[in-house]
Amino acid sequence: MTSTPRNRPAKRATILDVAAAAGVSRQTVTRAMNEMPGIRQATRERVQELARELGYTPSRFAKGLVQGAHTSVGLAIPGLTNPYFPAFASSVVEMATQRAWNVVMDDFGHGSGSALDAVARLAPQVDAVIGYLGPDAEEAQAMLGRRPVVVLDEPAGLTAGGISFDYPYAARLALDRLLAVGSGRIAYMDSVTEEGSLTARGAAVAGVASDLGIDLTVFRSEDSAHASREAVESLLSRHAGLDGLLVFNDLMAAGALKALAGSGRGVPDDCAVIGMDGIPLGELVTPELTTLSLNLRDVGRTAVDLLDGLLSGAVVAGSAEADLRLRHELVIRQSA
Amino acid sequence: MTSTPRNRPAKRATILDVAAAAGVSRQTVTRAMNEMPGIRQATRERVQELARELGYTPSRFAKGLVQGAHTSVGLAIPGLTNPYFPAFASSVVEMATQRAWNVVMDDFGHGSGSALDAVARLAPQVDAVIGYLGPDAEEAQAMLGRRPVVVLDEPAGLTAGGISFDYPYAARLALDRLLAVGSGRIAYMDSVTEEGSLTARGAAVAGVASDLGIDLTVFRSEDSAHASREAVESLLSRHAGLDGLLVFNDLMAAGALKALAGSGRGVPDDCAVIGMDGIPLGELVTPELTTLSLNLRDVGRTAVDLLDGLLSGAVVAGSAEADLRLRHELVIRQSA
DNA sequence: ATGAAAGCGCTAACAC
DNA sequence: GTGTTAGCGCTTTCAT
Repeated sequence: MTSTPRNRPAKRATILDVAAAAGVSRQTVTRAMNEMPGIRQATRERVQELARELGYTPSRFAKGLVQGAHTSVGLAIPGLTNPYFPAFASSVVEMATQRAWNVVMDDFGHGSGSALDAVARLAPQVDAVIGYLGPDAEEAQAMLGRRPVVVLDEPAGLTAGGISFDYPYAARLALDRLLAVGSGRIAYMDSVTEEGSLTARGAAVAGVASDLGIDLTVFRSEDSAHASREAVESLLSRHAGLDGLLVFNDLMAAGALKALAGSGRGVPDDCAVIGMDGIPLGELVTPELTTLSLNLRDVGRTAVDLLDGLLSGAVVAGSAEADLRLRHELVIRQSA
Repeated sequence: MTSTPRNRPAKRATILDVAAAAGVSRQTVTRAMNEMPGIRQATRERVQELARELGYTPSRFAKGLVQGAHTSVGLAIPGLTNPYFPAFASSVVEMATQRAWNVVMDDFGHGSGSALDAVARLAPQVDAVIGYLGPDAEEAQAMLGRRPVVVLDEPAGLTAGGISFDYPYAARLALDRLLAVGSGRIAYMDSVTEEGSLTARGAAVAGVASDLGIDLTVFRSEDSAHASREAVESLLSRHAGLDGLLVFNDLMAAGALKALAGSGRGVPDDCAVIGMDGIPLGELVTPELTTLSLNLRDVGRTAVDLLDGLLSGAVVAGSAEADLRLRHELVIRQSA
């Protein structure tokens, strides 16, 4: 067995190995690898060739240590299952890429626990975190110390920055629409929370409904199309006269559409339906979903811009400028 | 202005700053920060408190340099827009998290160029890459040197590992089904490629159709529901008698469903439709989509397991064990 | 065009 | 229980 000495390198080759092999100093290797001036073309090529043969890859740690490295941001989201989150993630990745940041993703949707676990995993790897952290946001900020956390769907509070949504405004838009298309017996389906209380969206909808003199039926479902479908089926058996439905998000609204169709009700004629989020899925279901739409690219851009400001010092953590609020837009399609 | 001296720290605090502030050695700081033994509780707390005040965060580079660091894998995917990719990404992230790996995501869907650009951005940051790299796979491997690349939907070739799909098998399943439900005039909608040739899926479908004596109509569309819808509308005007349609993926199939409904055709009665991928979207559209389904959690797990083997040396790069092939399963719902 | 020295911030190993 | 000494692998001076 006299084959190549290092088919499966036990230890990674270092710059010194390459330097030794080439019979030059390590600086020369650096110059060759990084396309720096002050080196003869022939030397450069010889070194590069040797580096390839040895399977040499500069250590990102050593490099980062000495150079101060590119910023890397952690993205913490509660699962990629609801299309909303990938859409958001996509825009964050896009914006981050433009700045030559890299994004480390952690999805705490599956068994992997809470938002806090995700942040704990991310903490040693990143310079900042953007995420849907819910009530864990402040503890996440504590975990990151001075490194900024930008929370979504939550006011900044003790975190460096926050982007929240104007739910009362959105609720008003939706409820007005439902009224306008003639709905009289309106229900709102909220997502379940750990504490059993209403979500921020739910609270806003309930508040506006009361202002409008609407006798709102509120019920809950897990955040999935399947669960939502069952919840609506069950609701329908109790409230047969339901003729207007506002739903926590579009994915759940899609499930609701299924339930309504299954019960023989026409949408929007027998019951109007409005979702929330504005994800592309809404255009693929039948009937197409009227929804409170968020421009997810804007949300992603806003988050990254805010983080950029925080990182550069242009925006002060916890200041009013760091606590943004975005609005939904009512996109009218077929379901209401 | 005699406020706190370091509201916006110009330079990050280092371990030495904390040590100096606490009047201890840096080793003691290390012990305090990392919950190591051999330190008095009081000292530990005092140091931690000081660290927090100074906003000290251990440099991940220095730490990585000295400790050999956790592996981090790059995930390169062509956009998060098609729900297929987030579903895949989600399972990769989940599996990676179980191994305490972290995943750096790069989405080259938007303006950010080709798969190769993504790999170039990832290269200095990661120990390996998993991705839908298409024809760029081998060049990506060259870019990474000895670090393994696992390509998806592509045989391994010159990359360390590959996971491909048995399209002839899948095509057979679908075409048999279409024949079984009585389709006689069958079309296949492929995705467009840069070279204008058929995709691997398209080639397999065409091959099997020819074996089966089917006179297959092949047409193309961009990979989006919208484009697909238009492509089908246009096809319908040319081939009014179409009664069976197999589609490149589920997202495009959803668009096809819209076109069919818009033309007044019933699915599956007037025209049966079969998609490919098995994403959850298929259950949300009307009628629910019959599809060639891939268990995406399996695909993700397989990719991560393979990478694990490659990284540990248990699997040899380029060997037969590193070139896996998975099969689709026909999930019969309503559309065919 | 190339090399030598210094040091980035941290932890492992061994003192004391 | 705490401090000291060595590096980890690289790039930045500053020589030569």
